[in-house]
Amino acid sequence: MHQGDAPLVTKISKVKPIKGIKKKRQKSINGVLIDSDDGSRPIDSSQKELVVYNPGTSDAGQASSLPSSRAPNHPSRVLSSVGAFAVQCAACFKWRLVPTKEKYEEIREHLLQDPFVCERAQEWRSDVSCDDPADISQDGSRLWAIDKPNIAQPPPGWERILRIRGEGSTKFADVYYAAPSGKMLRSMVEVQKYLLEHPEYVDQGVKMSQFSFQIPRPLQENYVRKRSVRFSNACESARVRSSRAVKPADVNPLSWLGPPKADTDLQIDRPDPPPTSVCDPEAPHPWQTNSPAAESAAGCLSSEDMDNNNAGPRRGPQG
DNA sequence: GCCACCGGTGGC
DNA sequence: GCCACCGGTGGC
Repeated sequence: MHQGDAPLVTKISKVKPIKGIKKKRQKSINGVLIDSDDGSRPIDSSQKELVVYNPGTSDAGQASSLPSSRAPNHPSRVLSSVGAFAVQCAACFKWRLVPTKEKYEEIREHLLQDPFVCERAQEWRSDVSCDDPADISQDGSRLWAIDKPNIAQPPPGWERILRIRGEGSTKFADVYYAAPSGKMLRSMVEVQKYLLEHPEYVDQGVKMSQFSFQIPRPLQENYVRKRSVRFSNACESARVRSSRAVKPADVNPLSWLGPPKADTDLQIDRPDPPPTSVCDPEAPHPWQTNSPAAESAAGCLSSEDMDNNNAGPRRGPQG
């Protein structure tokens, strides 16, 4: 691919059931981090990636600022699905753990225009460089997922929450935005409605373009169940062909990230135009193409425990 | 009753 | 086939 392009990777840890937590929910947090090779090579020829980070895991550093409004009396009812955040150096392809979700989001926001290199990790780790060993490798002990680059950071006081679903679900993950009030929003439509009902946020500068419900793709093949085909036994074969997990060769640069469809009708704001100039316009697009690419991603599961993340926001989507 | 999670589906 | 959206529901 092209230097300067970079997919993100989300690494999710498997979560062990925790007493007192709803069984049903634990299931979907079973992250499992997987990956495709030893991590010494880029997922794609010149990609750096981001992995996700769990504040509870020691190797990933400290969780930082989560709105306190969100930690409240909800003792670990909600677990974070993300195990750690990491980004792959565009120069040496080594993985660097990113200490906080906020830093991760900051890097991700401009990843295409501003590719990550090890030196940047000096922001949180002195003297680190490409000469140092990777912080983490794709050793099969975790579930890895390719995140999308150039997703705007959430507005101040808001939180973007990624929840990984259990293996075999019809969908890999869900994104929610938690408003400062704790209200959970699960689509652009809901965000728009909320902003219309709370113009104060618009006054504060909150824009629709600061929201993205794009979810990462799992590196593990078949993590996501194919939509069943009714009235036909094509179902099984469809399954075998697999859900489209991201594979190494699939991780092509994202040349642009279009606005969510729902945004088109929104009045409040329009996303900025995609940064098309950054990448080779002819480059395939991992998140949006169906390029058949390599089928080789290995899928090792692990059962790495993790702590609760910040107890997520409490309310969500109204049904 | 609440709400986190899951599945279905329509539009593309 | 993918994905945004949202309704249903089971565990609490």
